Amino acid sequence: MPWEKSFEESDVIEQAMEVFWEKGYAATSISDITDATGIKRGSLYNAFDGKHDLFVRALLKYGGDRRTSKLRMLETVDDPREAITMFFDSLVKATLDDPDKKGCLLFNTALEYSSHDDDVKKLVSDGIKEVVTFLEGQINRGKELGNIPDSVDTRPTAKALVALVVGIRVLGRGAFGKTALRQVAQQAIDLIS
Amino acid sequence: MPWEKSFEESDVIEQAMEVFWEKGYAATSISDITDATGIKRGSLYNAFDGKHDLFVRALLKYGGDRRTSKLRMLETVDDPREAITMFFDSLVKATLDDPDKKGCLLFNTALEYSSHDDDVKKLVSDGIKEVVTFLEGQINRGKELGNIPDSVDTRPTAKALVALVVGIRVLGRGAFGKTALRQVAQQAIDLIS
DNA sequence: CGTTGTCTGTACCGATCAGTCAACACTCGA
DNA sequence: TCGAGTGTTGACTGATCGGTACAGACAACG
Repeated sequence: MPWEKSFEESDVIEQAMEVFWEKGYAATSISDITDATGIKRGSLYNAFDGKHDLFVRALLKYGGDRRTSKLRMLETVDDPREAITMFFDSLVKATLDDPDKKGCLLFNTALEYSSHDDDVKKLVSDGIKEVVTFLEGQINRGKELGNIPDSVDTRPTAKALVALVVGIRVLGRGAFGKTALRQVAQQAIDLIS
Repeated sequence: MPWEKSFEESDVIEQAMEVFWEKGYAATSISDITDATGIKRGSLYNAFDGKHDLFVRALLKYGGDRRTSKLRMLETVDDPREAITMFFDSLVKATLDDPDKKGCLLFNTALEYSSHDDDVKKLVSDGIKEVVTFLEGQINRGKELGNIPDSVDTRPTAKALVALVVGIRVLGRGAFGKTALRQVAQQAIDLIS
């Protein structure tokens, strides 16, 4: 058996993800990634199919590590209204805590790139659907438990909440400060009150 | 006096704006612009300072032609609640009518580029503030006239509405269809009801 | 008609891009 | 010990990037 790789693919994907996240797909060069990872050009092309392949894998990793696991965790919260509140709180917190103001890789991609590539478009679309489904589930659960009023229309409300999520993530990159973001999050909670 | 320009600067800016709008700043090359306008490279650099200068001018033109004039028009509507409704309706309509799904240049820029350049950052920030101010004004006017309830908290609500605007524009690029966008717009109106 | 000053068109610049390739390093089974 | 097979490396490719230089086209003056 031959020589083994000197790096973990998932580590490289993680670091590549950070670069794509910060700079965007178009503005990220392979050299940026080799600089960030320390992996040489040839090794990178030996392990991956190229820039696009790396980006897709980064998106998948982002989805699994950051989004899906977070939503699964929140689904274990007893009070669904509290779960949604926690969701928005963590969103605002993540936005405020990031000194680079990178926003959310999913939405950054939705704007920069989704109109150009079908693979990526689908990943973005699925990621957003996942959030909508989570919110719909929580709203329905809340209505069953009686701490979200029946007057709340589940599907339109879930979609509006996602739109607010997008707004928070985009405006959090610079246009809105702490107070404004918290106000928006509060308005989101008001939508299910 | 010497030879005059064979093109209108504002025409070139308009066409360059379309290219930037569709492809994003980083992904747009000078060749893309010369192709789209028919202007040769040298003439373009003779008339403008370069790619960045062209982009800033395109952003300014977008702001003036599309945003500011629209908001001024809506401010002449008697019923401020109706003005906000029309604002969201036209937003959804513009999003649905665009076959290229370009979204909004302002928000596209907010995500792709605002973290890299201070001039552009300010333009984006000011553009968003303009919309917030418009919405605050209409909400206050509606409260005075009595067709928006006093229980609506002007500033947080205006900010949430802008967040929904962003959401509609971003999600309208692919993730959300006609029904979903209209539902989100309706939820926006519900926020001031 | 010639001078003057601006605009046009294109060749060209160095830098950088994504991606390739062949020489070399290394491990392991035979 | 050596060949097979994989990983690493850095030089290299052709294309394209943003931007420049300059020769020629043109119009308004004298």
